[in-house]
Amino acid sequence: MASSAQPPTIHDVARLAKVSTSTASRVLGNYGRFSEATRKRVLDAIETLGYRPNSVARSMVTRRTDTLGVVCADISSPFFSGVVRGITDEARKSGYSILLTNTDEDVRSEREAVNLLIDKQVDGLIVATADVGDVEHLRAVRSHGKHVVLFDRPSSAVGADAVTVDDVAAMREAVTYLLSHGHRRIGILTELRIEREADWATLLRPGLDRLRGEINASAARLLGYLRAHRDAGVEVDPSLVGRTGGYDVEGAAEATRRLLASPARPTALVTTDNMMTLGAYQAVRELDIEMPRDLSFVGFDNLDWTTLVRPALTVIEQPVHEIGARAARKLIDRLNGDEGPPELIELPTSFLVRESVAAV
Amino acid sequence: MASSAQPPTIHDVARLAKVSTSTASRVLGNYGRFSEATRKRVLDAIETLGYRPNSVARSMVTRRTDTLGVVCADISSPFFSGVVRGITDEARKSGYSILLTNTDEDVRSEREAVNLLIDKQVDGLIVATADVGDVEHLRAVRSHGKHVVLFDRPSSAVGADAVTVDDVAAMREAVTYLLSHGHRRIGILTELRIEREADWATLLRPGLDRLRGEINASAARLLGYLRAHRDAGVEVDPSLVGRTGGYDVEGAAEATRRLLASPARPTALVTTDNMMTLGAYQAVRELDIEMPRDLSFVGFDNLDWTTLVRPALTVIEQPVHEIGARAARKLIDRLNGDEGPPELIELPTSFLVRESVAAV
DNA sequence: AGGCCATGAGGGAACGTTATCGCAGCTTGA
DNA sequence: TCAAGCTGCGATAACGTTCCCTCATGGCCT
Repeated sequence: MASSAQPPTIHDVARLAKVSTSTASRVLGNYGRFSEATRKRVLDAIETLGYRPNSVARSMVTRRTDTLGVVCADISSPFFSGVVRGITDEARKSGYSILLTNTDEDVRSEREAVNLLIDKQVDGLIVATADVGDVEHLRAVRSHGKHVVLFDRPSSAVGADAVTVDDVAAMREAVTYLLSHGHRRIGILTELRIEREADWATLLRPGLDRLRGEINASAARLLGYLRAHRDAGVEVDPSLVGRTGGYDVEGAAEATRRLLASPARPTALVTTDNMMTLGAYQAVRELDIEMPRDLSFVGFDNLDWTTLVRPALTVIEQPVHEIGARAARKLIDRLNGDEGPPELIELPTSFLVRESVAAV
Repeated sequence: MASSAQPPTIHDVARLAKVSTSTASRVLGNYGRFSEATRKRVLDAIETLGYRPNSVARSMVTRRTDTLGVVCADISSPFFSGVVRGITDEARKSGYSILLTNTDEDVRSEREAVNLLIDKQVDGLIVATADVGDVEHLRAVRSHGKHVVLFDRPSSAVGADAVTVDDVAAMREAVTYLLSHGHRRIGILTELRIEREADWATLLRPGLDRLRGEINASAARLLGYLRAHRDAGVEVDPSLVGRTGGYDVEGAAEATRRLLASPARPTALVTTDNMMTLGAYQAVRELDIEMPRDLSFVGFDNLDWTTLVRPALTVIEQPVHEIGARAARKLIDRLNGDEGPPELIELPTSFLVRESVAAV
């Protein structure tokens, strides 16, 4: 085992086929001219040597690696793993591989990851940036001519394509649904990690409209929540906004407990992503609140357990796999010369009505 | 945007610093000799040019890519995404990146994936092989001196390290628990995709012992089930083995329905992985069977929803993240020259008793 | 004062490809 | 019969690194 013989190179092939490396390369790449006879000789040599071209060497000269860099927060989350699956499926169709990195929503890790991927000469980047307001590193990548596609968190500052769902509309629909069921105190669980967004009340100020692409997905979802209230003419009690420090389940559970312990506790709860959904639901479970009688619940992301619990959860579904597939597709199109201004691809969400919402 | 200027090379750095590329390379790599003055000049040049070494070119000469290839069935499954997270975490610590591929449990895809990764010159491979009996391609990789670490499905035929859990013991413990609660008709949900394993009764034959490393994880788990019965002197009714064609949730649900529709239906159900757990639980839910009164249930994998449903599910937990981390660690150790025969790392499982099992 | 050695730095080959260019030798047509 | 074109192939220069070797310089010891 572990025979130390180096694998055959194209020179070995050429020697065996009694041609020059140029000729061998030509039949391999199927370009230029060569006779049928030499083609066969080269192919035979390849066969008998078990020759496989060295992609690294090839990349040196072609200046492409046929590899896409993916930067996500945490591959073990159902959202990201679903998206990444979509990315790999689409990428593979076009002969691209995936180099994967996690950031845990940390901008510094993200910068490191991006640098690493660029150093490895990936042909393009697909990234869910940790902070749409801190994207200088992504702008830099773009300005060097590398293509970037964002997902989940579009940021117009990057000047890159992005694929997301219409977060505002999705959440607005859900909250409107809740409001139409008579709920007036609707709690929302959201992670506003970014300091400048923590003061979410200011989101209300600038028209509540037109600031897409400047805020993170969770802030956009909160915005949808606010707009639904505004549309219905219902005042929002700031204490109903359960803000968690970071993207973690325990934080969401904790915030939910606080929300539900308040004297004027909400009659309905809505969450802004899969972590929040899980944490919030856990907390509700612990408290032994009967759902939907004593509390209505709308989750974010159609996680597979949401149909398993009783009552089954009404949720906002994102087309997870498709988000990834479309992002990869767009990136590859760009690599193939697709020009034009950055495109914002907004995929539709589905509001799946199940059993966790009741009229108050 | 998209300035077409090529990024600076080490030659540019050398020119600006007024040294030779050799010298520039030396300070970059911090080897050989150079004066403090030139060190500073080179570093300054790097700084002002924003030079970043091209990993591809470096790989050409160093013959390493600092990249590990990962071959799994489906990154979107909670098991694999958890393992891959463990892999990336550990790999990153040592400066390795991850090239990710999915096989959907298809041996042909697996071969393609392995070839691709080898062509891309990954330093080593971490793979959950689709079929422990069809591993010629992995043997070949090993025999060319590339290191491979298997996970979830060890196969002694590969001659590679492997990290798994003790599937037999894990399942034996669970089933013994069920038996001790008086259950005599315990259904098991398992995917025996591989034809030669479909005739599982033959697993009983060869001693029921000593064939670790020759069978897939699910077969090993079935084996644990059989051994527990043998230990307790309880005969196994072959009709209690719910075999699904492939690794899919719907197949598991279907098999569960069949099992539960039988006149002499099982009083307990045990599953062999997360897909089976989900599918089986779905079917049980649909049938509105009261758990654990009318049916006891032991799931495989501590999925986060298993504590959310009522009753909470008693499960066999695998240390998912650690499986990945240990696999990566072992591979990196090998790359660092760790010699010795292939090691089989068996991580402990935990049997988490919750509320889904009752005495009959 | 002369020889030696340590120090610092440059030259250049190599890694395995791709692809441009030029050049024989042959065919073709006027 | 000879120019022109075409066909098939080889030489060779990249691509951006690393690192081995060689060499000049200067200081120190005897």
